[in-house]
Amino acid sequence: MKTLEEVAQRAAVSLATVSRVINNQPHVRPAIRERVLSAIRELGYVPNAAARTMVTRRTNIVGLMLPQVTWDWYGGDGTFYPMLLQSVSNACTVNERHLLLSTVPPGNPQMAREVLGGGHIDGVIASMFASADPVINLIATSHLPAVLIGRNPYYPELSWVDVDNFSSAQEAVSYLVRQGRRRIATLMLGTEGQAGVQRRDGYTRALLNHGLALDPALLLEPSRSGDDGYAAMQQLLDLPNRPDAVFAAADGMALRALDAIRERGLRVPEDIAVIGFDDQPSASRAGPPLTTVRQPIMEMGTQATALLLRLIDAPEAGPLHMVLPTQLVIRQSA
Amino acid sequence: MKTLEEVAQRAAVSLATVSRVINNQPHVRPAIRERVLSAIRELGYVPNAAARTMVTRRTNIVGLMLPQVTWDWYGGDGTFYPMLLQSVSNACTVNERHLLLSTVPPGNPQMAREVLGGGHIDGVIASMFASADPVINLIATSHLPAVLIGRNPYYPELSWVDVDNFSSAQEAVSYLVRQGRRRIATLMLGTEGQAGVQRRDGYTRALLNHGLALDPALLLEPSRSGDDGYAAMQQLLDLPNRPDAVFAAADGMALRALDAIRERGLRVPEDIAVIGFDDQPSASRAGPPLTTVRQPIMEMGTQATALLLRLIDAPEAGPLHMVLPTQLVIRQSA
DNA sequence: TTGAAAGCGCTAACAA
DNA sequence: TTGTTAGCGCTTTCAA
Repeated sequence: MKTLEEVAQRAAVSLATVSRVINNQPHVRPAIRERVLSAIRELGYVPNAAARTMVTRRTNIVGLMLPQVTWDWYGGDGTFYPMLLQSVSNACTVNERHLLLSTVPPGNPQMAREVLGGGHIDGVIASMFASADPVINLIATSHLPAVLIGRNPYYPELSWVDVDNFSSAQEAVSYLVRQGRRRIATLMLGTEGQAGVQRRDGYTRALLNHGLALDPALLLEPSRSGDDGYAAMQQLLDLPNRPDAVFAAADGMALRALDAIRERGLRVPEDIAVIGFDDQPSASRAGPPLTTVRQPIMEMGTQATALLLRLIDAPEAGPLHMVLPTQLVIRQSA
Repeated sequence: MKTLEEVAQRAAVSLATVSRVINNQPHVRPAIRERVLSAIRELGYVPNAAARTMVTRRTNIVGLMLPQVTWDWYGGDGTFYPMLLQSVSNACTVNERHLLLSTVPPGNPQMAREVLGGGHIDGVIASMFASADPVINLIATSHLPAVLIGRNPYYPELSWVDVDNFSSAQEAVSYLVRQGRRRIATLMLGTEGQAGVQRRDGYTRALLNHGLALDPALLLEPSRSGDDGYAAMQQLLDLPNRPDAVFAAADGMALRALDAIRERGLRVPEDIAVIGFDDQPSASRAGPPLTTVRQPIMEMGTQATALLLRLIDAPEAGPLHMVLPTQLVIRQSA
């Protein structure tokens, strides 16, 4: 690997001058600047990141912590993390930052601890299922600039980007009511995270608003992976008084519900209307195409990165919060 | 941030001793080791990565370069990169390495150049569409330990992990012939990469083996993104002498082909048999469930990481090559 | 406008 | 077994 010194020698100047040229600092005569630039080009010199970091305390690396990349997300596409990752990666490239990705295995935050404490990164973006995930605590105590995807009730000092899950769910369920539905079930997310809590509460609030009865038999919480949504829908269909609509808090569950309904020979939306959440790619190709709440996933990643870069430059400006709009995409399932 | 020196002070020993403890070196009295360990724990000390890297010339970071994470891969799931990423990430965690992810925008390899030249990483895994992608050249000239996903005809000095695309395609098409198909079309991948070339050649070889005619009208190359596979299938159906089987080199294309066939009121597999490639999650949920060639994507990521770690420890051991087995998964579309 | 030199936190060679 | 010390490659005063 080439060093500053070799460049300096070749250009017949001092280390300091080469450093100035590299960092686009003033006070270098144009002729000399040119000479240095040529030397750099000829040598194929690239500054050593570690050495730079030692003195500047900057890495130009953004950390991203996820439970995983791929996921059998409620039996659906599981495109949430890939899209988030893609958008954060894009934003990093645009802003000339590198991206250090940590998928944190449950119960083993050792690598995460090292990333957070070892000066690897200038700041971190994290998206975890549970509000109480130990990784969030590590982040909070690291005092690194940080932005969460999804608000967190336990760490008000942390910045976040989120959608309004409460209102979005409320809007979706209200839409069902306006379509004449009176017995509306919900397939819930786990409530370890705020998304699950707020979508459930939005559902409840919509029923309350319209004076509809709250039937606990109509609230089901399928497990996150696998085709549990299918079994849950069957359970709903087996009810003596089956629902005429379902609000599924994830597209995967909605798709599995569609399967279960179709198998019973029931029609969607005539017999049962179905609404999903996320608008994953497969939603529009479902039979029938799924009405769903679209989350601006890519935008969340982009904005999270933007907030983080602001925090890195001005930590005292935090905590920063941003709520991005969702959109009810009406197709044919409701 | 805490430093070695603070730990040394607190434990009342020298820097060297603390360093020895951290790096699990011998020649430290157990009692002293304990004292140092306590100091580390009490201080919450984590070694500074940049400082370590400066002297050891090791980063413990693996680079991964991809065109992107999400992709509308021939109108399909596009789970290839997310799965690859997941498996590499897992393997890194298991081997106590961090992962630096670079999605390289077409025509802008600047960040990649910096990663490769700046001492950011100990080695790199890359998966590009085109064998002649400039990034591959950057990698080859960086002299960093590197492993490609997919063999490369231009850089024999590079290590790779791959499947046998030629034989896999040949096997799939031979299966169609054994099922009595005589007029077999193929929806090809782009041929800028070896996967596309070899799947096409395997298709051709199977026809040759069975003495079947090669009809250029039966070779179509849909574009990588979007629903082009749908239009391609329509084109095949419009042929005066339409095919009785289709070998699609990507599941996405196969799925779109299924759509086009269904719309014409034709039956699969009775009228036209369809085979895909990849076995993406949606393949098994298609109507009818797709017969396809399963690629061990996660295994490729795992093995690529393993090879890379070997190369990092012993660069002269390379180039290393590994061919992983595929499997023809027979479902109902053929 | 340029250069000399200190020092970032750590490891490793060498001395004790 | 433990400690002292010389750098690793760079940026950043400070002096010239």
